Parts: sequence; structure tokens; C-alpha cells
Amino acid sequence: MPGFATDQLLQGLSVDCVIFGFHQNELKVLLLKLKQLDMWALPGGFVGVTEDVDQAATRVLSERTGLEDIFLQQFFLFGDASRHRAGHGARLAELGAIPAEWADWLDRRFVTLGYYALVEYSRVKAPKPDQTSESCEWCALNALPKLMLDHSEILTKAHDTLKKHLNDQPIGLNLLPAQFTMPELQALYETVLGTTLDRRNFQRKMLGYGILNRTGKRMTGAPHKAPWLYEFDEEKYRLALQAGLNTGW
Amino acid sequence: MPGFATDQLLQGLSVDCVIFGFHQNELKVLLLKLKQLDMWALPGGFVGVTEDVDQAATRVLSERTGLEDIFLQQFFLFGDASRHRAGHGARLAELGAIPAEWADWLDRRFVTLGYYALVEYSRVKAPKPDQTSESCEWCALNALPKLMLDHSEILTKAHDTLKKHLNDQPIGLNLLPAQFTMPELQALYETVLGTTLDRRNFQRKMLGYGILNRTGKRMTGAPHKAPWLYEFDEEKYRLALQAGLNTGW
DNA sequence: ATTTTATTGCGTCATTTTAACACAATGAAA
DNA sequence: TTTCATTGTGTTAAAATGACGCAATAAAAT
Repeated sequence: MPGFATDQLLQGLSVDCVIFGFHQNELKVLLLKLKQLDMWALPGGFVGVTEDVDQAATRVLSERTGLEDIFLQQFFLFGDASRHRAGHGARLAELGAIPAEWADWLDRRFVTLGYYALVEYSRVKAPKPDQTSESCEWCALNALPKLMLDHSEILTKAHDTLKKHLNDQPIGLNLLPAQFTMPELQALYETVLGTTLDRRNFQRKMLGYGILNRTGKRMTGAPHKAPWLYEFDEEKYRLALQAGLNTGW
Repeated sequence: MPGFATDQLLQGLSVDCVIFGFHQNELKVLLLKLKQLDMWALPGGFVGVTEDVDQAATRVLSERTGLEDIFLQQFFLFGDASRHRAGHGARLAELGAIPAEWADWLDRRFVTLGYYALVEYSRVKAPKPDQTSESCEWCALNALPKLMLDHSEILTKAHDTLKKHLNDQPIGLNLLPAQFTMPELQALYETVLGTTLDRRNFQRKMLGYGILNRTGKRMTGAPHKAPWLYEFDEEKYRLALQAGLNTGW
């Protein structure tokens, strides 16, 4: 092999998923609480040699949430040599966090591919922990617990990527209920961006994209004027995802 | 290991670099002509287990071009299981394109991380082929030869990514000489985008970004009015790279 | 030396987009 | 019936964009 021995080339590949949900005007992320440790982790898994990487990410997502048809997108490969820490596996095994026979494996070098997913909060009924974790919960983005390894960095980069994508891609499908009000959509944007937006300008710009259909219905129940219910025109939504919203040049 | 045997998890990781250069109003890519085969390949290499992936890409770039300080950015991990084709290595070995002892290795599953690089054409004096190739040349993007495996797909995706990045990132540094004229910069944009732009509007918008400094000098030699020479304000250029040019929201 | 030629610098004008804000309508609760 | 917070639909000024006009100019042609 070109300049290397084979055992210097084979390495582990994993995926880590940053699963965003939106609830009570807060952006949340699905995290796993590790056994025995006061530490959390992103849902992830190893990629088998006969498996597409997308397939591995889909599998991880499905295992935690039970959902299949989710917007999922790779955003970065975290591949610094310093990611793996010698002795990490042994330490986890000692603590009983993982089976002893995994220790060697975890000390190997592996790179991880970051995915981000957008899911509708209410569709995730009972997120399931995996073998190494004792629970799986939604955590608010602005009050995150301590995360293992470089998972904080992965999460931050996912959020940054999401914010950037917002500038030329629509979001909301898969993150909001099928029908939603304009204020709800705006709250989502404001939450992701961490800013406030003018209600009227937001509506004009959003409608200008031409990806929304106004259903005849209104949302009642609140002691105010009942807002219209909208839904995404999925065909146009997907076109906008591909072509981008801002022309730029 | 979680659900897999170790030998079902270890795999090869490579980097492939799409190295863009700009010459005579054409966008070009540095390609390798494979030995014995009427086929070309992107410059690439395997990632050692003790190596950062960025470092591997930098190494590949340096080996082909001799350049060290190049803008280099990962853009996608190509990780479909169908990328590797059983028997591919054996076939190459038979043809004498690669040493026989590499055959098994090439039949393994490996994923490849795509990088794109922007280099100043004239700085690459004599691109060097690697062990498997007989030459290394600039090829015009609109007249590409046949490429091995999925390298066409990688190249196309790199170009698409570059076009998208153009909408909220400056380009030109590392791709043009230190000093350049506005028409030259515009030609670069037009070439990358594959469109024509209005000369006057381009200048207004570009200057509006505030990343250019006008040197006192003019470019003489052509039988026309001598255009001003500009250079990038590197500080502001880098800030624009991070913050993005179009605010969006 | 003068004219020609293609190209550059700088500017104009109409249109579109954006930002900031006003006001009436509404639906439940007081 | 009134109150209240919130929504739908505007308006207006400022800024950005798109489509041009025209004089200046550097070398080559006359």
C-alpha cells in the first residue's frame, strides 16, 4: 500500500447525529446519558464495511426515535488524530460504562461523520437509550450538560451549519407539525438564529419564497385573533432545497 | 463491538482533492493520468491512522504541486458501500497499473473525503505524478477526460459546492495573482458560475464587500484603457469568509 | 501626428427589495 | 360589553439591484 502498512491504514468510522427538535419555543437536541458517568453523548454508531454511511446514520436515528422518514444531512467529518484518546476505552470499561471487550476498540483511531437531523418533536414518543446509555432525552440547546469527547464541538458545528443553511434553504418541514401558523414558523427561525425578527417583514419574505400554502383553516384556542394555518408545498419546498433561495450572483 | 465483529468495522479512509486553477479564462482541474489505462483520477491518498484528515489532504496537495499554503476545504464524504468494486484491484494489477500487492487493499471498502482547493495556476510549475500515474496535468473543466470510479461525481460536487459558496463567501485569494484587475476578477466569477455578469454592477457589488484595496498602479500592455490593479485585504477577506457576505436573515 | 478601436471608470435612472412602523380586525377572557 | 394581546394588511423611506450612457485612455492603425 502506498507508503503505509495495512494496519496503519484501517480505521474505525462512526456517525454522530445531532437531532434537532423544536418545542415550547426552544431548540432541543436528543442526547444520551452515559451509564455510570455524569456525561452525555450524541446518538451515534459505527459504520459497517458493507453499509452506506447515510444508511448508518438513518439506522442510528431510527433506533433512537423510531422514525424513518427524517431529514438527515452530513455536515462535517471530524478527523483529527487527537480525537481518540489513548486509555479512554479502558477507563470506560473500568467504570462499567461499556463491556470490557470493547475497550481496545475504543482506543483505536476512528473518525466520525457528523449528521444533523430535523425532527418534529411530538413525533418522538419515547426516545430509546442504547446499550451504553441509561436514558435518551431532549436537552435544551442553551442548557446543555457536559458532553463526552468532542461532542460539544460537533454539536456547535451542527448548529452553525444549520444557521448558515437558513440563508439559502427553507427549514420547517420535519421540524414543525404538518400545519402551523406563521408566528410558529417565525418562532422557529428566531430560535435557530438566536435573534428576533419583524413579524410583518418575516411574513412577506417567507411568502415570497412561494413554498407555503395557506389552508382555509385558522388556529383557534388562544385569546387573540386566530392566525391562519399554513402547510409546506412539498414539491416546491424540495425544489427550493436544491436550487437555493437566495440567488446571490 | 456494538453489533459487529472488528473486521467488519475497520475500513480504509482516503482523501481526494479537486484542485482548481484559473488560466486563460478557463477553470481547470489538476488530474492524474493512470498508467496503462486510458483513464484519469483525482489526486488522492490514504489517511494514516495517526494522521489528521486535513493533514493528509495537505500532504497530497503538496506532493502534487509543491505548494504548502493553499486554501483547502473538505466538502463531502463519499461513503456509499457501492463505491468499491469487487475485483477492481485485481484488474488494475493485471494491467500493471498498480503493484500486485496492492490488489487486495483496493478491493477493501473505503470511503473518501472530498476536498477542494483553490490555487494560483502560475505557482504550479511542474505538477508531479504519483506512483500509479504517468503524468499530472491541468484539464479544462469543460473538456474532462474519462475519470476512474466515482471521481466525476466528486468533481461535479466540488464544482457545485464552489458555486454555492460563491454566494456568501469571497473567492479569488489563492486563485489569482497577488495583484489583479477588476475584469480579471470578474472573469473568474463568470467562469466559475458559467454565466456572464454586468461589468459595472459587478464592480459596485464587489467593492461594496470592502475586501479589496486599490493599489495605485495600473495594468498596462493592452491596447486599451489601463485598468486599476487591486489586491485583497487579507484581514477583511478572512473575516468575510467566516461571517459570510450575504446576511440572509 | 492623428485617428481608430476596444475597453475601462464612473455615473444615471427605474425597479425591486428591505427596514421600520401604523392601524384596524379578531377571539377569548374580564 | 369592554379589555387585551395578537394577527392581517397595509404605507413609506431607504437601500440594493438591474439595465444602461458616456467620456477617458492606451496602444495599434492610419
